[in-house]
Amino acid sequence: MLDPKLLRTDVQSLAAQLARRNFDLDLELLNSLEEERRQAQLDAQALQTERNSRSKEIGKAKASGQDIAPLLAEVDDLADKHKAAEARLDDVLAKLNALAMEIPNIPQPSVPSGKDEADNQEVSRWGTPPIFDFPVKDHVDIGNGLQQMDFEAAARISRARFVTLTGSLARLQRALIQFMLDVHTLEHDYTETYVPYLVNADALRGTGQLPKFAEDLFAVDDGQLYLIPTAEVPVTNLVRDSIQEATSLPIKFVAHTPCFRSEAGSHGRDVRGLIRQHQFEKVELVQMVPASDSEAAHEALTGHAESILQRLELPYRKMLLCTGDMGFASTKTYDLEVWLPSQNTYREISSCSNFGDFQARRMQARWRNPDTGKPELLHTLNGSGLAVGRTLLAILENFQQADGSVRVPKVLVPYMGGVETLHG
RNA sequence: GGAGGGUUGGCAGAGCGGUUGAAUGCACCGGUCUUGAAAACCGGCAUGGUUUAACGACCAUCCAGGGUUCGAAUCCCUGACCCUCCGCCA
Repeated sequence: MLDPKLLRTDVQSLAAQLARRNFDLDLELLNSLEEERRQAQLDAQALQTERNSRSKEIGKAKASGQDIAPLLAEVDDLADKHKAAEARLDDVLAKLNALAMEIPNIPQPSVPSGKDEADNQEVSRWGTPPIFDFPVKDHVDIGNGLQQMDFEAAARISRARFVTLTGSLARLQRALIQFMLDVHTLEHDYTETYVPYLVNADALRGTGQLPKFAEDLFAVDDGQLYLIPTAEVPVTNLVRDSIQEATSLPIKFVAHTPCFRSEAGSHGRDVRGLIRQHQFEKVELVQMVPASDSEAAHEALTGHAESILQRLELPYRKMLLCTGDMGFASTKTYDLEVWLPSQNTYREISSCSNFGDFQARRMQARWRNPDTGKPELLHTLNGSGLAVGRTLLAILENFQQADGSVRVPKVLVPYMGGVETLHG
């Protein structure tokens, strides 16, 4: 959520910046609520002051043995008035808060204005899409050929948008997870974490999934808990309600978790294959840094994700998302898109975002600035490093061979017990 | 599932319903002393908000939400979380 001060003072420029991401800030509503809030707060405070001083007088009078009955008569209706004023204030604050929670983050100046993904800017490309001298199969056909990937079996066990992997494909997925965690912990200095896969609503509000995006989540236990849609939620919330020492920054966490998404609203999209599943594995990078470091950290974190693609020899391009395609809580997002031969195009495999202080404000995640001695909000960032299901898919398609077998990327061979090729 | 105990500032830990935003200790910051350090001594040290040009003034916060009261950290109710014992269990 945004700094409430912005909502009070600089609404015009705020509205202009939010208009860039096609968000229509209701200035009229905001201003009238704000005026109402100010008045209600002043009233409530004045009554509070009076009550406090009157009560103190009564206390003193009683202590010195005076008759307090007349004093009590004077304050007879004060409590009722105060309660009414408080109720009015609470009501306005609740409305303002509800409004504030639905306002997205402000895009950084370097983010291009745009409507949807068509307006995203390509920043760079790495690798060359492979050329095949045989008919290219998609990963579903390759998996079927290997007899190690079964969507029908998964649907019988669960429902559509689930998969089962067996044998060397299941192992390849595990190898990818190990490999990614090893690179990020050993070379990029992230701390490995293990976190809950079921989280409460506060945690989801902290990272911005709630209140706006409840329909994308799977709820459990009468809505008391939710399956995580990404490790971002539990990992970022590790610093909730805390004040970090400057010496412990930057905080860099990496976690492998399954992710669960209801995919409400994407019926009919990517129905075939691994691209869009209700359950998938992901290795997630999360950083918490001082405000002054977050832009550099964003570039570095994106580089860490890119490094995985490069080591796996997967061609990709790096996209700077336009204002219209960015997530709710983000100030700036790079998407990494991997080459998929079967679709003859690039598809998202990682999304790396800088959230500024937006999530930290909701979580009350702070650090103590030694220069001022005061707590300041952290900046939070995260990125997939990488989405494992989609990485598996990309390997199958980019490394497929004419006989239906699949070559294992060199860096993964040690993680596959020396196996260099997957056969049926 | 059953029975008990608990939740107070960065930490530990006091707190008869009335000037307690909260004793005390530790930690931390500044100073005195010292060649330097330690010790000792002195002082400072929560967060958020309203208002103000500023100094300041005021308000809120002792797990959360209700209630009683002129007045609640303190009394009552509900909930969350933590701990102990019993039962069950990977």
